[in-house]
This record gives sequence, structure tokens and C-alpha cells, in this order.
Amino acid sequence: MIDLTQLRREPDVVKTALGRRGVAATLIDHVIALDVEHRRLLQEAERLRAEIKDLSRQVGDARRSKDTDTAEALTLRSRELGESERQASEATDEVASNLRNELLLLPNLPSEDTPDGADENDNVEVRRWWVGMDEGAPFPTYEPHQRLYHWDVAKELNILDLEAGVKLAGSMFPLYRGDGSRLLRAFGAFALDQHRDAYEEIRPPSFALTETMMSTGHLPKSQDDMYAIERDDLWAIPTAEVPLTSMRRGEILDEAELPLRMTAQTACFRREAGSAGRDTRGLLRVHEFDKVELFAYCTPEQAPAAHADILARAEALLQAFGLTYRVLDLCAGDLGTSSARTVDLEVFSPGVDRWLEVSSVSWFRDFQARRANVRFRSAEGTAFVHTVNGSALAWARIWAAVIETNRQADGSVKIPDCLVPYMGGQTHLVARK
RNA sequence: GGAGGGAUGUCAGAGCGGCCGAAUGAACCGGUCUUGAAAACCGGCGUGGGCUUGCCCACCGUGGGUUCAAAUCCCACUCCCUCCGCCA
Repeated sequence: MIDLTQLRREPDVVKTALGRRGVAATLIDHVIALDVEHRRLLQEAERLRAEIKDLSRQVGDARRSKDTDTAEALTLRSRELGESERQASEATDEVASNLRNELLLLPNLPSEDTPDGADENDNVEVRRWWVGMDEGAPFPTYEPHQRLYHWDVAKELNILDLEAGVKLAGSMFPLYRGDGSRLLRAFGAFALDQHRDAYEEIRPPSFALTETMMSTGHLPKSQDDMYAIERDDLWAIPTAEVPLTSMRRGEILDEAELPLRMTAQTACFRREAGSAGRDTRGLLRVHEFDKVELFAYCTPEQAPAAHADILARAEALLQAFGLTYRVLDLCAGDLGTSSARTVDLEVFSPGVDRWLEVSSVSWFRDFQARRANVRFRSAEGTAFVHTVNGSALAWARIWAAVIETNRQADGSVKIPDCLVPYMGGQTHLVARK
């Protein structure tokens, strides 16, 4: 949620900033008008309530001094006011609720460093990395044996059974088998171990309350992309960001606790409502995938470093896996609702011959903290924390990229060295009967 | 799923329908005393909102209701504790 006080004080700043993401100025003017109306009604309701409270006190005094006539008269007067107060309060609540609903739909202000642009085509490529780049090696040219789709490689090796997934849960719910499943486990175990030095490992619930989904900004706007369990009023989490951001919801943290860093691997559920028919092959786009998330509550001053740390860790994993990747600075038009600044990581996967998004590292300023009401106390008083988070990493696409990139001429797939201990010493995936 | 008990500030813990945003104690912050510390004593000490910056309003698990007036009475829900049932 954006800061209403800021909207009042500098409406033009907000309009310009949100205009960069395509929000119409008239929409913001409407919110401002609602706010003015709300305060007008609020004052009236509060004035009436103050008067009733005062009369009630007088009734009490009159009753104590056995002045029944005065008490009766005051009671009558107060009862009349009560009706007006009830109406005024209802009107106030209605406008307040409209105001809140509109406010919840407004996205965050992009940071100053976020590049201009309308959509993903305007994202700015910051840099690329590939094995040997530091020693002067050119961008990799991939061999023919690496140009096989991962779903075909997987079939040869019997490590993925997409048909079985379809049978169980419908399309885009993958089922991993044998070493394929073990590889997935290795990814998660390795990554979580890498983050242990600074991030507390959390295993949160896979479902969340509506309120929890509201806090990160996934509701109400992206409702159609979420799986709902209506009977129990729960939602399947689309990322561990959802539970982690709400872990300290409604609390005031001690400044000394910050930055408070956590990591969690969870299943992530996404309906992908807007992308039916796109990327339906293999693991490019799936309804359920495992992901390790890095998260931090921090002070505004700590936020840039916290953001940089998450990005560095995600990159370190990609480098450890030996994958080619690029870093994109997302433009204002492509930013997620809650984010002020986002950097995406995309790996190049030679089989499908495409860049695949495997991480998104975002800084939300106090947008989510305001929704979740997470504050910190310092010498200067209390203020909302900043939240930052990022994937390190989303495993389905990493799995695909490793399978394609590391396929050898003999058809086996070399396991990245860092994962070998997590694969029980196994160095290659080979066809098994 | 059934029966009973509970939910009040950072914590513990009072609270009669009427100066109750809330006693008291602890913690914490400041001061006096002290060479220093402890003790003692004095003062301070929740969050949010509105506007005429001094006042007003809201908040005692959540949401409704009764009343001139609700932390207090009534209803529903949530969570915690105890017991029974079921269960990986």
C-alpha cells in the first residue's frame, strides 16, 4: 500500500511515479477525493461521538445526585444524537472501505533507479555471465548434443514423467522420477546450506489466509493467478515470500534485530491464468514448482545492501551450477505490483534455445510492511520496515537448464560438482532400465 | 469431533455498566544519592487516526448486539490450555 500521507502532501510526485507504470492520473485524483470525503465524514462522526460521551458522563453525574429530571432530559437528547452518530459512522465506514479498496489496488512507486519502459521488451540487460568469462572466454557456443529439449533428454534418462503428472493433477503439474527427483532434492539442500550463514531456515505452511495474501500484495489484484481452497478460506502460496513477509505481521521489531533474514524452500503454486497455451512444453511453465526464497526485514538504510546480498547469492548459485545467465533491471512497466525495484536473473538453456527467468530479486520499500503492519522501533520512534526478497532459486527451470547444458556427447548428463555430495557421490545421470 | 477453562499494555496481573486507555508489580528510560555499582527515592513509559497543536476520536482476541453510557452484559467466530474420541 502506498503512503496516504505522501499522497496528500505531494500528489504530483505520486502521479508522476505511478504514471511511469501506466496508472492514470484520474484514478489517483479519485483516491484523493475519497480521502477528502472520508476525513470530512470522520470529523462529523467524531464530533457527535464526543458529544454523546460528554452527555453520558453528565447522565451519570445527575443520577448520582438523584436529579432524575435532568438525567431523563439528557438521556433523551443523547438518544437522539445516537441516531445521527450511527448514520454518520456508517457513511464514514463506507467511504473508508472504498478508499481502502482503491488504495489496495494501487501499485508501488517505482524507485528512481528503475528504468523507464512499458513492458518486458524495455527491461535493461545489466550484464551476462558464463563459464570462463573471467578468463576471457567468449560467449559459449553450444554443441549439437546440448541442443536437445530437456523433456527429450528426460525421456532418454527416465527422470521425468509428465504424462503421469497430467494423469494425477492435469497439465503443467510435473512428476519427477528417480535421479530426476533426487536432483531436485539436491538443488534445495545445497542452496539452503549455502544460505545458512546469514539466513534462518524456515519451513512454513503451504497455505495462507486471505489476510496473509493481502500483505504481500498478491491479493486482491492477482486473485486469478492463485489457487483457492474456498471451503477452508485458504490460498495455496505462490511463493515463500507470502508466509515469510507475514511472519512478524502486526509486530514492532527492535531495531537491533534488523536485518532479520530468513530462507525457506516451499512448493509454489501458480494458476498461470493469463498464459494459457504459452510455454506448455516441459518445465518452462508449470503450476507447481519448488523454490528457495531469501527474505529480509530491514531498516530503509539496510535495504540496498540486503537486496544486493540476495542478488549475489542467487548469482553465486548459478555460477556454481555453471549456467550461463543474464541480469535484467526491470523497467517501470514490467515491475510487480508491490515492488519498487526488481532485478531478474535469466539462465540460457541451449536445448530450448531461450532465456528462462529463474529468479526475481525485489525491494518493496515499506509497501508490504504497511499492508502487513510490520514496524521497527528506533531512537527516532517507530517506522515501517522495508522488505526485500528474491529467489535462489526456482528449481524447475534450473533443472531444465542443467539437463540441457550439461548433456554430454554420450547422452549422459554431468552433475555440477557442487551437487555431487548431495547426490551420494554420483557424478552423472545415465539411462537406467 | 465432544466437554470445560481462558484471551487485558513489553511481561505478570487487577478491573463494581458511569473521569477506565485501564490499578498494582516487574522490565525499560531519565534524575537524586554514591568514588562506581546495587539498593532506595522522584519522574517518565502503548498504538493508530483527525483537526483549529491543544484538544478530540478509536483500540482490552475478532465481528455483531443491548444501553444515554461497554474492558465489564448478550450472541457468533478465532486462538490457547485441560480432558475424552480419532489419527501420521
